[in-house]
Amino acid sequence: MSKPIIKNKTPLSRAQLEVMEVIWDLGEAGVADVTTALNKQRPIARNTVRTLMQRTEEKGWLKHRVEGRSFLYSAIVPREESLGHRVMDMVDKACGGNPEKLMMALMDYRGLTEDESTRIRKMLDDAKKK
Amino acid sequence: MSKPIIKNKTPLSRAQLEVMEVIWDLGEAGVADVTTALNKQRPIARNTVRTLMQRTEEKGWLKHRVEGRSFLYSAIVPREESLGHRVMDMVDKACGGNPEKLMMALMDYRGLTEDESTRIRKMLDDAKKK
DNA sequence: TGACATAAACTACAAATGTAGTTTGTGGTC
DNA sequence: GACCACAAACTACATTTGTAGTTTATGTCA
Repeated sequence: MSKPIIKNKTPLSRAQLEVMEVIWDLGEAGVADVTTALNKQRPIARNTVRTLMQRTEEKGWLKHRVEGRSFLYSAIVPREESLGHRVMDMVDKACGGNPEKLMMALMDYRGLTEDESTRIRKMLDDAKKK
Repeated sequence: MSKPIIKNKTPLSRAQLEVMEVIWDLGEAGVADVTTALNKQRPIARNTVRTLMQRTEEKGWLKHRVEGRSFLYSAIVPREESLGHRVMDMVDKACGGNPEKLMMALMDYRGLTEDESTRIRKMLDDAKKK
């Protein structure tokens, strides 16, 4: 338990979150890297990505340092924290505070393999034990 | 398993999703009902809600029927389906396809009570059994 | 029957978002 | 030294979103 409980960062738009996902994957990345990564999913111009990253930085989710003549961006907010908040939010808003409903949605819509199911059970056991 | 696999509905904005949550809670509701419900969370004008509901309907998430001189809105997309898609999406985009990470985020950030944990484990067991 | 209340319809508008072109600086290349 | 490529900076703009006022129609109550 006990999490870095907070952050009232302005929420990200969809495109901005896409950018964050790439940065979280790459660790530290320049505009070109992010553009390349995003282009594997959909066509998007370098300048567009530039703007997105700038705005995401203004919202306090990214920071950058200067490396030679380019910027290298990295995440300020860790992925786990963002994920944690979003999951909590879904439990609150869409599951009436009941986490079983979230699990149910996961099992129903995506399904779990034997392995995944086993590992999750183990996680629950371990947590309980402790 | 086997879900109504579908729907390429245009995605909802935050405010529009708020509206959907209320409708999902209430079942069928008029503008006034939704306004009242939303006002328990934040101040928002009736006309604003009206507009939101109209746009949400245009996107294909709501339908309405005329009852006397008012509209009664109801959801076209079931809550579970929307939830399912959103959960899958998070697993894909933010968890690299690994559902354990989602569970981990849930346990870490929100935490589970003994009971919740027990019930979830049971759900997993039952699913495996079948 | 006239004043009200109420609901939908129409209109408005600033801010945010998605998208990208143009300009400028600057370090290599011929 | 002229030119090119690339990165950042600046600018642009249509669309969507959040928010709500104004107008119109209509049932209701005194």
